Amino acid sequence: MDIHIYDTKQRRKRRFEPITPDHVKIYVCGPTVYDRIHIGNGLSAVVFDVLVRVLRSVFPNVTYVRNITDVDDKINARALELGIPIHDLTHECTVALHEDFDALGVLLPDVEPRATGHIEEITTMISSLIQQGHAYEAEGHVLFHVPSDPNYGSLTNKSLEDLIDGARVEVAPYKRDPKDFVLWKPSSSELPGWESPWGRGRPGWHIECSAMIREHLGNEIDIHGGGNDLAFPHHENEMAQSGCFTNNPDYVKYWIHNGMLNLGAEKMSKSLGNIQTVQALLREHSGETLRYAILSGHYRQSLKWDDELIAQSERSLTSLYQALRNSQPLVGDSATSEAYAATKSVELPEEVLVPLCDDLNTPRALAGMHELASRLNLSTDVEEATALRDQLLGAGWLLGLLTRSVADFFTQDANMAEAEIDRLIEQRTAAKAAKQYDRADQIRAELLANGIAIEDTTDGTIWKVVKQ
RNA sequence: GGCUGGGUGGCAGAGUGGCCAUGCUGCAGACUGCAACUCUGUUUACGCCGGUUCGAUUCCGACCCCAGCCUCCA
Repeated sequence: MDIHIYDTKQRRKRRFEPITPDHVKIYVCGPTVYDRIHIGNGLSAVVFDVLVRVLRSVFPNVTYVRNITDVDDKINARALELGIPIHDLTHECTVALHEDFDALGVLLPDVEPRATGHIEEITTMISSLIQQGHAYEAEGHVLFHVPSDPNYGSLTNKSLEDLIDGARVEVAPYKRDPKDFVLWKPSSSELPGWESPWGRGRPGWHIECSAMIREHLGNEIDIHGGGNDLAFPHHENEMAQSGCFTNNPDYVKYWIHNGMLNLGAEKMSKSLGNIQTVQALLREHSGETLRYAILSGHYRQSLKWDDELIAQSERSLTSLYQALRNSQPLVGDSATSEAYAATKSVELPEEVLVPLCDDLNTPRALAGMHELASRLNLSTDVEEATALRDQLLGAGWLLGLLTRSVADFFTQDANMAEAEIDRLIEQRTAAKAAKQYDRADQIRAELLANGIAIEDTTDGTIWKVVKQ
């Protein structure tokens, strides 16, 4: 199966051919840990999680590295504000990050490197860039000299003239060129710092990724991902550093950027303050519903995030589970998509895999899942229904959905004890048999008042929890 | 101003030179004691103006709007 992905640098969809077919290498920029992540951060994690799942289903060996930025001036400021040690803050936020990602069904990467664990690699690269004439020391800082890189701007299609000098960049007096950016900066004694040839200091933002990519994946990688707000300046600068270091500006074969999540017409961002944390959303909705909502739009498009989207996603997801549930009398209890992954009982369904391989078209993939669900609902043949059920679970595995058992999905968190529910259902069944419909309806209403909805099937009456 | 990406039916959101996206919602029908679930059907959809074409939502050109990046940001 060919995979095509949109490459930011070449601004076109390209067929994905790994540098070495037996080992795909992908690096994604994770968040800076100084607060709870918001759902926009979650979107990025989910998107690349699906990409990695798809890659793994096509290629035998994929190494996925997703970093954590744990040295940053915003972290320092936040720790000061809270009056706690910097390390405590980054540690707490990292634990919280893992909780939130896990709730969204995001699998752990193979390696999750931290900036603070790679200071030596960082200083090594900086020294080399100085030696090669791409960087210089000035007043305790080390700066990358942008005009020294003939390829600068080629990722985001900017000419040096376009970057209006001094317009919005900090013009420090020690900069040779206003576009020059920091590789290393001095730390006062109360700030985190490491000894270096240029004195005690800390790395600039961009160099950590260059160093961690090299350390964990080597000088060349297949895919580098992140939010499209990172394309400039972060990835452009990183490309300048790594490209100049190895003298290979194409050290990343494919650049992939996800679109932003919008609240109303505006991007959700910490600086605008219009954020919804994953933690807060999880109080009202399942992580799986949030994940469905994220996947309901194409990853490169901006996604309008609102209550209606979540509500629609919840209903759509329920209809998929409903198909599994409806098939149970015929094919037995359904496993979860994770159980499918363990057995791989059937081939992954084309109506889902094909759109995913076409630049991660998750809306079409979801349409494919609904198509399978619809056919499953119509099927009366055990063999066919079993295959459809397994295909649906396989699709769920690819998208990170259908992770709960049918029983968990429909009957968890009931307000009534199951024995009590069963007792009432028995009474209703008896009432129905005696044609005492007023009594039957009365019992049904009583259950519904407690958030329990009833469905009569040819195999008897079943129930599910509904939101009240 | 420069560089990206958009404007699709009640809502969300794919996609294509002529044929059903899909989901949710509404309406009608089947099933049901009635419901629920499921199934079936269903509402002049493609920003505006030109052009190419037998035919354009899809290609080309102009225009109008929207968002993102150019400063930290997924």
